[in-house]
This record gives sequence, structure tokens and C-alpha cells, in this order.
Amino acid sequence: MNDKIDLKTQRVKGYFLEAAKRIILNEGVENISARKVADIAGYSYATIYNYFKDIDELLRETKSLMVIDVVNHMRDTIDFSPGSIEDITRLFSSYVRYYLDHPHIFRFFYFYRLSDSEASKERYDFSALWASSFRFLVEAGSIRADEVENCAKTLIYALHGLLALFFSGNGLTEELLFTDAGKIIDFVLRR
Amino acid sequence: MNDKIDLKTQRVKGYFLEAAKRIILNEGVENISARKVADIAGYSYATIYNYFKDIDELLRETKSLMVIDVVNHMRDTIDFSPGSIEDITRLFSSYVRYYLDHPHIFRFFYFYRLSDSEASKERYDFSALWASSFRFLVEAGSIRADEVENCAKTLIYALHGLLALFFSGNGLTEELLFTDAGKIIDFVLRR
DNA sequence: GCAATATAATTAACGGTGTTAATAATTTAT
DNA sequence: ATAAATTATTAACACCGTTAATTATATTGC
Repeated sequence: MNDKIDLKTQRVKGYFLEAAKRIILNEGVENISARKVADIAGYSYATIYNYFKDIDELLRETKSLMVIDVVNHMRDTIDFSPGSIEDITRLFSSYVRYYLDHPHIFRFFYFYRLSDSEASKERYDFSALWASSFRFLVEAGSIRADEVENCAKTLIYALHGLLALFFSGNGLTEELLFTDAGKIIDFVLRR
Repeated sequence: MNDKIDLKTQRVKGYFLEAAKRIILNEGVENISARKVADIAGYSYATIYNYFKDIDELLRETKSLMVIDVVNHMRDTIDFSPGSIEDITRLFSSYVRYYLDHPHIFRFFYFYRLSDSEASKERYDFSALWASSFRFLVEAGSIRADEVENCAKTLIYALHGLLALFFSGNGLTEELLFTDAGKIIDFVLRR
């Protein structure tokens, strides 16, 4: 009986989470509000507080769902076993392109501060995944085996820095973003 | 006569700007409000709108002032003519340390989205400044002359990526930030 | 099936926000 | 000193997150 209640509870929570996701995707997290979420979900605004402690908790759970979405998308569309530097460039370009196509997602993930909690301690360490993609460079003699991790880290952080700078609106244009990204990938991998 | 009016206008604007700066520095931009700013400045909240189109304009001008402050601070405290890789490491460490000591400034500069305007097109391109700091590495034979710019860019973007990731609250600890920063600086400059 | 109970959803309200219009106070010009 | 222009203030509006009290719905025991 309790599991039936849980099922219903989870369903209603899902309505709110889906609504929040839609608003963030279309309008950005800065344009979300309890009223809007409740409207789309088909409930009154105060009902949210029967399922979430506050808006922050709603946003945290929404983020968890959206992270899964992004990871799935990356897995499906990006080839993580490159065989050449051009492949790696394409790989990183896809990554950058994804966030350029979905600016609200980037800004929600990396610019919007959720209050700290247990859940926020989840850390997704992709450096191992990236590093494995770089193995072929060792065999090709481009970099030493013990440099793989640092090489991957340098690239990831630099690209994230470029993206963050671009979305912060401090004057970095999309064109400059791509030329600098290319320069950096070249510099790190090809010298 | 008109310049006297302008002087007074600029003075009152300054009171609001100083108030905004103080709040951002102490509480962060997310805790600013027209009422708070006016309170500190010693005016009523609606008076702001005689001097600024809206809060966004107030924040944009506040940011301009704060950028000048940061640039001055960097000029005064950082030695931009390093003679060794250790010096460069120290240089970047100071840069990182500054923002770790002033998280509200970083978040205001890079996480808070001001609506686009003419003023927001100001772009501060530091890469030339950084690049000049790297000249000695060419003479020392560490990197080629045509690599200086890419080398500087890689480092700056990577460090900014690290900082952005840290302040976004996605699980990067201060400890990991410093170890990774060290690894990256080593990887880029020393191999 | 019906009453009692527990659960869920709603409305009303509070103190906060940015912003505007109407009003009051002050300074400037004649 | 009075008229005009400028500056500052208060009142109001529509929005926000959140809580308490109230209503509606569903579940339980008989």
C-alpha cells in the first residue's frame, strides 16, 4: 500500500520536475517561478511545498535529471574512441557545440548557485573517460603515458573556461571562442 | 553652470555606485536590492531611477568601477616580469588566490548576467600582457616564439575554467583546484 | 455504503522585489 | 520674492517565495 502512495507521490513530483525542466530549457533558470511551475504542472503554487522543501530543492532535483539527460546525449552522439587529432578536435567541438546550442543548460549547471546540500556533493569526474580517449596519442608517440591525465585536464578546463567566459557575457564572441578553442587543442596536442 | 549640475549628478550617482559595490562585496550580487542600495546611499529607493534607467544599468556601472579596482590591485600586487617557471606559478597563484579571497567579485563578474548593452562590449584582452610575461621562456628555450600566445591562452582559460568550476559549486574542492592548477601549469610550461 | 480520519490541494496572507506615477520638497532663474 | 524647473519622496502595482488556515479528496474502519 505504501509503495502505491510512493508511486503517486513520485508521479506528482515528476510533473513539477518536468515543468521546471521545460522552463529552464526554454527561458532559463532566472525566469522560473513557483507559480509558473505549478501552472504548467497543473497544480496550485502552494502544492509544490507538499513535495519539495523549497524551490531550491526542486531545482536541485531538476538539475540531477538534466545532468542525466546531458550525459545520455553525449554518450549517444559523441564518439569517445578517436583515432586521430582531428577526431579529438571533433569530439571537443561537439561538446562545445552542445552547450552553444543549449545556453540555458550551461548557465543553469555552472552559473546558478544552488544552496549546498548532500546531493550537491555528487561530483562527476570525467577526466578518466577523457583520458581513455587519449590513449591512442600515447601509442602514436605524441605524448608520454604519464602526461595523458594532465593533457586531458588542461584541455577540459581550458574549454570550460572558454565556454564560461563566453556565456558570462564579458565580450568573448562565438567566433573567437571557436578560433581560440582550435588554437588550444592544437597547442596542447600537436606540438 | 551645467558642469556644476553634472558634478552634483555624478556625486549622487557615486553614492549609489559605492553602496552597490559595498553590498556586492559583502553579500554578493544576489543579495542586492534597490531598497538596500538607497538605504546605504541615504536616499529613497525611487531616487535611483532618476540616475539610472534600471537596476541593470546601476550594476553595469558598478561592474565597470570594480573591474578598474581589480586591475589596479593586480598591477600593484603581482609581478608581471617573471624570470622562472616558479615565478609564473606564483603569478598565477596570486591571480587564483585573489578570487578565492573575493568570491563575490568572481561570481558578479562571471556568473551574473547583465543584459546586453554598448558598455558590455568592452573587452579586456589580457592575453598580450600575459604573453609578454612569457617572453623569457622563449629565451630560455622552453617554448617557441610563435607558441607564446597559445601557451598563455591555454593557461589563462584553463585557470579560469578551474575557478568557474569551483565557484559553480559542482563539487570541485579548493584543494583539488590548487593541485590541478599546479599540474596544468607544470604540464604546459615544463614538458 | 457511510461516517471518521488522514491526506492532498487550495486560497489568503505576509513581507519581500523592481518599477512607475503622482506628489512633495528643494533648488534655480527671473 | 515669486515662478519655474529640478530632485526626492510616498503610494501603488504586479510580481516573487513561503506559510497557515481552509477546503476538497481519498482512505480507513465499521
